[in-house]
Amino acid sequence: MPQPTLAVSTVIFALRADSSGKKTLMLPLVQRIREPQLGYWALPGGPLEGNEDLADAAARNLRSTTGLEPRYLEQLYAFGDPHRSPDQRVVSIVYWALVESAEADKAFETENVKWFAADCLPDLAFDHNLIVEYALWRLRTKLNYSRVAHGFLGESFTLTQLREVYEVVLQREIDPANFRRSIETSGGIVATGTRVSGGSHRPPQLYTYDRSLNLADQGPLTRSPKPTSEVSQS
Amino acid sequence: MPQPTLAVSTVIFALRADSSGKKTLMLPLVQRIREPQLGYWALPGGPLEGNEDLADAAARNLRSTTGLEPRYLEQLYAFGDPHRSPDQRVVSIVYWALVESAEADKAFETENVKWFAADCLPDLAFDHNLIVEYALWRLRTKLNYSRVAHGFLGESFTLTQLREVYEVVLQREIDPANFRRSIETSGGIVATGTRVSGGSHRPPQLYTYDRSLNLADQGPLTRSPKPTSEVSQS
DNA sequence: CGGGTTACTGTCAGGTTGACAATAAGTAAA
DNA sequence: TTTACTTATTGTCAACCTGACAGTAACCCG
Repeated sequence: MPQPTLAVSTVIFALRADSSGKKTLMLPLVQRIREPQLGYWALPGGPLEGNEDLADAAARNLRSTTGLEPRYLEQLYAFGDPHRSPDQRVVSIVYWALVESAEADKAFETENVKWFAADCLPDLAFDHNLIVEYALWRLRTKLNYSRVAHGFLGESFTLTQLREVYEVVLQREIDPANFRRSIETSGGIVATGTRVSGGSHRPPQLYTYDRSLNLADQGPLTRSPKPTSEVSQS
Repeated sequence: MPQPTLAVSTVIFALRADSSGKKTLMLPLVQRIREPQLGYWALPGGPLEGNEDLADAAARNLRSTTGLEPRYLEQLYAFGDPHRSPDQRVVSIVYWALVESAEADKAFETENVKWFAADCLPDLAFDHNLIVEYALWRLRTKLNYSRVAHGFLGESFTLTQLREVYEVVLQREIDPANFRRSIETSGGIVATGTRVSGGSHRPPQLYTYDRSLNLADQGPLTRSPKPTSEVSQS
């Protein structure tokens, strides 16, 4: 019995405007150009290269499919059901990533790479529907006890922008007053002092993350962020 | 560049009496009998066999090292740092398991398999100290929002026994009255109606788990338990 | 039948959360 | 210049949750 093939795939989330212009949680998929499952949409992924760390492999194929840098990257799960791929035994180590909304609009979109609304996917290749479902669950769960939401935003942001992330991802409205209070008391956020002018209303304050804290609590696996971006890894 | 080797290892937790007779969180380790890292203690593990699921591989080497059935089994993490094993690239998919305390005392202990107190380990092979540290963190975290504690217990148990699990794992005392209240309100536990007599004091009630609920919330990955035991898997 | 020990119930203060009212600070229109 | 409108931000209040701890119940043993 040969060793199973090892692959690394990534569920990449971003908030983008969908066809109707509404901000939506979306993810890029690639169309398979060979058997098995030719023609089906699938998560971007590929084999582990050379001497590369698992998280680096995930970041690499994130960059190559979207042209973007991940602002957050975390291992999701290793999928190894013997029958998940028809011919060959494949074990996939899957990561999930968040990319900045503002950047995400600049992402590639080609014949074979398209963005889909996360809660409205077609039938995907292999067990990829299950994988996305799990990634979605993890994202939504983690939003409530960590600071991952910032993975969707740039360096500085207003509390309304931050709240919008929560509202779009969790698909429910959140009271602005209570949201402000809970974010302020849970800490990790710092007012910059500058305000955004231009809107025809009271100008909001800009906030930044407290960089001394990590983006999300991953227990003892947490390392200091990589120089290129705020990527947490194994 | 060859494909990395794929291995499955398991962190196995049980509550057992340590040398001084106190109930302690312990785990079995195996001594390496070949290079690399000959002589070092390591997590039980091995290659993926045949057409076996990842969780089955974990359960299998749990049985073969301890002779026990896991009452809880969950994937922990895939460790793939290129330099975690000196000569060869090895990616380890690590599971963590809980075995029943009463049973755990019957577990094998041989020249090459010994139980160690979880918070007092020697220098282990490879990155296994880090792995155990992470598993410990996960166990302690999960105790607070799920029902994993039952993985240490048999079919029925008293609230004092359940509380003892929390106290030993979290290493702090818990108020019996408040513990009872929080367990009762969070649900998932059912009084059997029978009581334990024999102690020279008021006899406590026996409780069972509500089998209609799953042992721990693993999101959309949760499947119905396997016939052999209450094992949750991918 | 009274003392000791554990099981179990009750109470209370402090903190947290959701609903929502009230005020502040801008732009744009009158 | 003033008023209307819109969003930002602060304040209040009741319901709920939690930890600390007092009090009662039920058994064994002498």
